[in-house]
Amino acid sequence: MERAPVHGIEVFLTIVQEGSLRAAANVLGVGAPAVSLQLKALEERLGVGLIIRSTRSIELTEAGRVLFEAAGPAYRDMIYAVKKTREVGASLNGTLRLSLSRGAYVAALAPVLERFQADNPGINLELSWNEELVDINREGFHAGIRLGDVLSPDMVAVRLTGPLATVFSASPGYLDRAGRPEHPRDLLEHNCIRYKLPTANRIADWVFCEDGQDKVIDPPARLVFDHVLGVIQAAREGHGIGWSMRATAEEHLASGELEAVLDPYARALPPFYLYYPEQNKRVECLRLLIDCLVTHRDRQRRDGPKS
Amino acid sequence: MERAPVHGIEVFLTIVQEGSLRAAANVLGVGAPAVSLQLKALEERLGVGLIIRSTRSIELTEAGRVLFEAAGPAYRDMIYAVKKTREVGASLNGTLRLSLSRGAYVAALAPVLERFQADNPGINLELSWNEELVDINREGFHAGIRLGDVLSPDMVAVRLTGPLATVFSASPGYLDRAGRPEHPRDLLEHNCIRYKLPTANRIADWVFCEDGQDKVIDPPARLVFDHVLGVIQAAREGHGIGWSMRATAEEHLASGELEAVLDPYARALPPFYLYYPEQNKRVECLRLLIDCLVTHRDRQRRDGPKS
DNA sequence: ACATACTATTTAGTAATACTAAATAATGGA
DNA sequence: TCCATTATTTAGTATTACTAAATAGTATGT
Repeated sequence: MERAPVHGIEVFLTIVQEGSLRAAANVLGVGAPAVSLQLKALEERLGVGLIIRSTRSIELTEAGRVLFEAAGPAYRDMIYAVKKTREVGASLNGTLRLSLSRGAYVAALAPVLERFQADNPGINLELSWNEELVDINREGFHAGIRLGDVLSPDMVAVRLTGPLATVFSASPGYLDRAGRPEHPRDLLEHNCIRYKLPTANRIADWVFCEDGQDKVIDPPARLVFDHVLGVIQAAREGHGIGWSMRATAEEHLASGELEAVLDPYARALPPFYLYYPEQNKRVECLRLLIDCLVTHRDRQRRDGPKS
Repeated sequence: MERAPVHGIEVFLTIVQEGSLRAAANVLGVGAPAVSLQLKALEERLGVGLIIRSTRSIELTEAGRVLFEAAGPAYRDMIYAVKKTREVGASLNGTLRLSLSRGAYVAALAPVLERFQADNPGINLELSWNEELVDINREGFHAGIRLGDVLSPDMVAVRLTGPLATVFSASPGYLDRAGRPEHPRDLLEHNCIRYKLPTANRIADWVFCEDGQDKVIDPPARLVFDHVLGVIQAAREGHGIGWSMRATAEEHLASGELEAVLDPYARALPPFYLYYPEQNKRVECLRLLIDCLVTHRDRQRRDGPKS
């Protein structure tokens, strides 16, 4: 790298400001010879003398004056830039931008939101609620929350929940009409309301669990949504059987609008994870959020797992 | 010096501008690992990630964007400052400011002035014509020309002339009236026109030479000037005997207005020197002037010493 | 999907640089 | 003149920067 052009200018500026090499050495926290040698090296690199020094005083040469007047303000600007950059990482104040799906919000973030906001009055949360898997960095997000099966391997991932229970469900009216499936293969004879991944642009596999093995089934996609709430909605309206996270359907199961079927075969989905690029690991706001989420996750497990 | 805060920023900025570590390495003239390590070290120092890098592309984190936007312009300013500073030393154009006495001008500079100006059309000369010995650097001069006996030891000195012949002289009318001294001690009985050093604020010794020895004499200072031309003027007007450089009085000696006395005792003064602070030794304009002056000095000696 | 071609990183070793302590030199003031 | 202070030189040491070689990761084309 052959010595950056600006190398040593800090020493020069400090000498001028302090008025002597010794004072500059004290300010910089080094011995006097270090300053002397650095200054000499700088003059050597620039090919011109900068400071006329006697043991009792210093004076700038013409070149020294030019450098001091031009580089001084620029150097201060750089110091300021560095300071601001540090603050991005160190600040306990600021805005944390997250990208997360509705399900992720409900299952992972919502339970701790109130406490987090109360504990961290300086941190604003900016939540982008979308189902697509976005490039969180390019879009200006600090982190995202997604299901574990869609994570990039180059992201740091923090598990936020246990595995997520799922449910096959339909309205009682539909089931009365079309019959209640006893085994997943019966689904092939049913109206199945499928979910299409918005980004991958393909219909999500239906996976069930039998004898401890995951098995894929592909019932006819008579009705497809790219949003989970659409699936639930259609199921409630009696259009067929949907497969969703249990938490998402829970309220309708409780009210009797939906009825669960095939429960022994309902496979758990991988947990939600918060993920972020390695380079954001020192953003203090993010660390605080993660602490909060993980604390909640661990308390959940102790008090009794929900999902 | 514990690593200047701005250290490594050049590497960071280059990476961002070039779009990859490898390209930055090429630009900086180092291997790829060097860049990688420097970037990592910078992130470590700032306590925050700056660039998210995969093998095919890079992206800035929020902190990286802050740093790039704030430090980029400041860094360019510093580069510019360094460039301007270099030019002070390297430029063959510009203004050279000299402090010199009238005698120095006549004896040392004037003979080469025309040639120097012709050879160096880019260099402007700014001459401060004063008898006082000024602090050339504090006053913004690059160099000065003075007699050898008043030089500070911390300046680089370049001899420009041989020893300077002096002359005791008076008007023929005065000498007819007061008599022609045969030996310096006769001066004690004469009106002597003395010279007072403007800076030192003391009357200059009269020194003569006898048997190879310098001897000081202190005739009554009936009439004192702080400018050599005053001494000459008064001598021409018949007010007494003056002591001056022979070159300064030459034209009046030739015209018969002045008549030399005590020539065997007239001591030569030390030569004129150009002097400048060590730190200006690389100012290219000054080197050119010195070359020109020294060339002339040596040609003078070969062709026949004048003084 | 697989190989290919690039790019980044790690590691270990080496070259270069920065710094210190101690001695020396220089300077302004009592 | 000496004293107090400051700068510089020198020699040695510690730190840092860099490279080469090996490894790992990723987008592109086939």
